[in-house]
Amino acid sequence: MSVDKVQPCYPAAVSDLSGLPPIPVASRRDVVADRLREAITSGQLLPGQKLTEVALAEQLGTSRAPVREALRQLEQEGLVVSYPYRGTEVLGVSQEEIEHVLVPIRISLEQYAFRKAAERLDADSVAELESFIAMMAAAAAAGDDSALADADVRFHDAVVSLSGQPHCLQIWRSIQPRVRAYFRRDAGHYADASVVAEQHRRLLAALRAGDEPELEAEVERHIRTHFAEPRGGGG
Amino acid sequence: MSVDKVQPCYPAAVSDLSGLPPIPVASRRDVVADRLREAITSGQLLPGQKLTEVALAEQLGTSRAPVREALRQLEQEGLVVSYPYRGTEVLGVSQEEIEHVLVPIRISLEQYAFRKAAERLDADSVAELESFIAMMAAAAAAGDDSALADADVRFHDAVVSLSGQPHCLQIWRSIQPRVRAYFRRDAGHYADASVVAEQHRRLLAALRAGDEPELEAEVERHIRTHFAEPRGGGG
DNA sequence: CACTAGTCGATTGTCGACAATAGTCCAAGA
DNA sequence: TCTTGGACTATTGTCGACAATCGACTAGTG
Repeated sequence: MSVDKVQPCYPAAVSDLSGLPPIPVASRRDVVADRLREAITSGQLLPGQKLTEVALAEQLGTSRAPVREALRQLEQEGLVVSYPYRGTEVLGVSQEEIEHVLVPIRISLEQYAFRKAAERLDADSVAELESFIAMMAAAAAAGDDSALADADVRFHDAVVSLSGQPHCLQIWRSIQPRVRAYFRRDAGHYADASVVAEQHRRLLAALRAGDEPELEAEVERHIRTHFAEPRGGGG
Repeated sequence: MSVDKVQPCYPAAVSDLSGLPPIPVASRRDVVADRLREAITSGQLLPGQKLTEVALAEQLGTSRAPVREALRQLEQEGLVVSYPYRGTEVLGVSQEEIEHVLVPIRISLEQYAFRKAAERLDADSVAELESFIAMMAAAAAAGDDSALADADVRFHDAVVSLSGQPHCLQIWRSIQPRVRAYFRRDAGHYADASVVAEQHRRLLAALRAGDEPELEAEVERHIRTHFAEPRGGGG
């Protein structure tokens, strides 16, 4: 009985994720989650890719404990799925679920969040949102789609945070990465990067005006323009 | 410096959860999660209640590892919230978030899930759903609101599972416990327990008929009757 | 040749101990 | 008296080792 010819039970696993600075102790769970999320939303890890805890732990220079917690976090965000005693793999999203599940939920959540945020908007928040819009403009000018998507996400995240509704925020944060992962898988993330900043200026204007029907309409229009076609945007 | 008079840094923590049979090894995470979820949705643990890992581990007769994982799971379901190095507490839901966030999402999810489930419905599934309806009738006759709510949840869970849409199911399962926890906090869970089984018979009939507009209307009507008033049902 | 039971390797699940952190209390000094 | 700095405690975060489980492979049996 030759040991050499024995095939491994499970396929190869895990592309290389190392090569970044070492992770400081005591915040490893979050850093691991961030790196894995980035690897998935950027397309470095594709759906079906097997992830094993030991391999990830070695590549990231930690023990299995933070990796396990990070995988649980990503499972919550719908980016991976794990089977007891058998491992974890990257989960894809179908175009149909994007269209019929995730985008409608995002619209519903953000309509409510924008309404609540409008009630609590203050000068500091406006300044923060304007800074994200400036980032978008800069990223679009530089042709940096990744930075553009980051600023896009941070703008929406800031608004939902501002709404002060904990469940709304928690659910939004579990929905958004899936949408981003889906659209990032295609090459060009934004059909027209130059208009993104302007669209968000309109959103901010509607937020400041505070007219509820108009605000809701603007939010829905914004999200639908982003996600109507198979290739929209990341945030 | 007397040690006796030193006050604990954090308030007392954790009502008693023990008193059930010991947990078999190798599925502890899930059992712990189930017990905690039950304690929260039944109102045994109230919002603001502090939960510490060691106390829970001792009461449930395990180590901290499964407790940690269970708490992460409950955090995903929005039942608890945890702060780094400071602990975990039971999270409440406002009536406003129930009305504007959770119920709309449930309607959207279930409308889609019922449509997809109608396409895949077979004899076995129908039999399973009918068995849940029988449980509802029996529970209502026995005046057992808890069993009624269980059967209610299992009916809907079975339909969403049958839809075969992984993200839809995952999100539904993270939404549903919050709704149940909210409504269970009041005394009477169902305004009129006797009609629940009949309502689900109508849902199943619509599912079998498979007419999409009528099915969607029935689903929305069903959920709204349940959750329109501050005291509706659990599933 | 099909079938069943047993073995083996890969992987996750669990445990106990230690490290790191945040908030509290107290004492010393202005 | 008010402030400020330093211990102290409760708690979570991380680690390495071991146990349990699953699927695949193998050998034996009809």
